[in-house]
Amino acid sequence: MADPMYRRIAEDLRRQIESGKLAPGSQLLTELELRDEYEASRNTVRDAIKWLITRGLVETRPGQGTFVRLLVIPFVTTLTGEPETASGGEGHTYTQEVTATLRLPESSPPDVGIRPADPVMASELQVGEQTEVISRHQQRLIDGTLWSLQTSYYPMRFVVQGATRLLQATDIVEGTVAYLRESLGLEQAGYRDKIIVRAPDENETRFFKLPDDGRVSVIETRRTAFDDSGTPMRLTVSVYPADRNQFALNVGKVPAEVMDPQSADSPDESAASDTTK
Amino acid sequence: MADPMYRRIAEDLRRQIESGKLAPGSQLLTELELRDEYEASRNTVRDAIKWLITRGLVETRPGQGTFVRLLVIPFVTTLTGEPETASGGEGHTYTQEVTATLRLPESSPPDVGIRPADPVMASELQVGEQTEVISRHQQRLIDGTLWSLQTSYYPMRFVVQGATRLLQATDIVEGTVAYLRESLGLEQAGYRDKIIVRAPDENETRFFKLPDDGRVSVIETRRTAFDDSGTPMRLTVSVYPADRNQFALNVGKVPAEVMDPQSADSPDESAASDTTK
DNA sequence: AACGATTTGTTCGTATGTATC
DNA sequence: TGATACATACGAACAAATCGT
Repeated sequence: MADPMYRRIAEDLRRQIESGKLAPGSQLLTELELRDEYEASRNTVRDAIKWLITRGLVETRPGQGTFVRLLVIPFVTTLTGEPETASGGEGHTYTQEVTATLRLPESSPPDVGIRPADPVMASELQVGEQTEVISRHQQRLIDGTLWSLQTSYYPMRFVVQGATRLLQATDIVEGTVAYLRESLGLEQAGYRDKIIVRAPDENETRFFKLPDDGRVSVIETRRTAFDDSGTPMRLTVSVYPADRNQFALNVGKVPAEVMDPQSADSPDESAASDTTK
Repeated sequence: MADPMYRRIAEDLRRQIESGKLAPGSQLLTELELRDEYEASRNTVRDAIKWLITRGLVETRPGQGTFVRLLVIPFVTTLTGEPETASGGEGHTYTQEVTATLRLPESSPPDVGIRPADPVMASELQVGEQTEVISRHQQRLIDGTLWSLQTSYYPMRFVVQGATRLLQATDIVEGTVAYLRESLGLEQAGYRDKIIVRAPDENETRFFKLPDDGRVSVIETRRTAFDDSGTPMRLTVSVYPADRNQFALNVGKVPAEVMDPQSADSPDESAASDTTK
């Protein structure tokens, strides 16, 4: 009896949801009905619902009601190329991976521009802060919903050296890695990724249609690509909503992944967390 | 005047925090004082504070007050070994990496047991569900605070074949990768990592002392290691609180990382999110 | 197109509980 | 122990969104 009332109501509803008694997509009783059901005040019921919202179990729609959230099938992005393959070649893996999972990918036309380097860009590309760099921005959708935002930055010197298509707002179908090799003889020798989980900013919240309470975080990957001399030649910053994306990477000799539509997501309650057994 | 009052109060406080007018660690006015300050009710002020809490900007301490949160220096885990090195050898990289960044690492003694395989374990280790597997669980601390929980699972056949130390609750100092090579002649040829961001469960919330509102998510990595024949030999599930961990990976030929104590964390507001320029 | 019914969202006031110093 | 500060809970009123008539 230690737990506060709103908590007990929330736990009770959570049990009903996780047991399947309340199916995904189904509507909960209204706040007034729950008030009678639990003999609490409407505000207390609302506190319980807020608790469920923060945990991603339900969502409210003004004027309609409260609903059990549908679960989404996460999309997996593989961060490494084929292990035994020569380095590089991660250009057009996106559509490959997506179509392989029978889903419909789209990319917006690139949004190209020149902008001064912020601290992250300057540090990764090893240029001075405020130095102008080329930026190429794209949005990626799967099955019609927004999946990621991606911006690549290149040093300005590439354009001077002849890679003029970097500044054109058209897709470089063969991939910029191949384009830079053909146009400048620049070989991508490897890359370093940094993976960061953080709260979405306002743009991202709007763009991905995330709940505006900052509950869903985004995953930001920063890929710095290097040429053979170890000079950074590209920085690609990608932002993925954490509720519909997963990542994978292969190191060394790894067998092909077996397709199983499981081990996917939330009702996990397993694995490494058995601290208090 | 479109925004609700609690929102306007929250935004105002957010501005003060982000501009540095309210320094990290400093105390906000009390709810009663803020009520007078903004000429709202205490409940409305509390709604504003809740909004700031879910965004990780402030924290409340019962009996004390509301405080601007301190930012923590994230710890970076590199998921790949040295690129040009032969595969394998990721055994004791943990202490290496931590000490390299001048921080104090600790590992709890392993918590060893036998347990039936859950769906994830069964799928990754390619054993039947409910089959018994060996589990070795460890906690990792840095500078005295909890950084990660880790559990490795091995098929039972390894013990029968002679790797009996897997079942002893003592540290295998040379690393289990080396131990399995020495005792069974088993060579780890590669591994596959899956990276998932999800809400913490109750154990994890307690253990990492996370705010109990599920705002901070955890990063779960599942590493499946394979021998030369492509047979899975180990599954390691690690759970990291997302607010103090980052990940990195190197592919191909990559220069040594330059040490710069920047480009770290939250007040980012940069990069790929320029959707609405 | 307008209206009313329903449902969630916001705001207020108030009282009492619990944690900290 | 008392004072202070946040936490929980109740009741009430009106606003805003949605849907069917």
